[in-house]
Amino acid sequence: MSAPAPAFRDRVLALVARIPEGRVMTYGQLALLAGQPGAARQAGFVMNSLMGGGELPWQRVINAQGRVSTHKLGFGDMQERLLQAEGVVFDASGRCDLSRLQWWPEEAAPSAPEPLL
DNA sequence: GTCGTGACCAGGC
DNA sequence: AGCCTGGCCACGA
Repeated sequence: MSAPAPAFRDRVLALVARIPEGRVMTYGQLALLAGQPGAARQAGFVMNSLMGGGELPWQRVINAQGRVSTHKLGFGDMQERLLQAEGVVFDASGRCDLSRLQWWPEEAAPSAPEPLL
């Protein structure tokens, strides 16, 4: 394809759009699947650009600590509420069980022998 | 083209 | 348990 590879931003958004209800993904994970391991901050920067605007389930994106990183932005409470509405349970520390809720696309399953296409 | 910034991550105290 | 530091890479002006 002579067309340039999709921007990191679009790549992340595509992944977020595929997160099923009741599941979550971490920023580092999005960056990894987007082809830029270590670019977790950028994944967050991409979400910040959306600012909750659009049909994208940005609420399902949380940090590696299993906690929402939007508290200081002002709408973190809304994110937790939306996730709780999907069945996600947060403990007293505001953290959820990533080992159970973290979702991986089939083409990038952690157990898959092939890393990416 | 360069600089600064950020919804992070991991390690150490 | 919580708090601080350094490092990482892409996007906007």
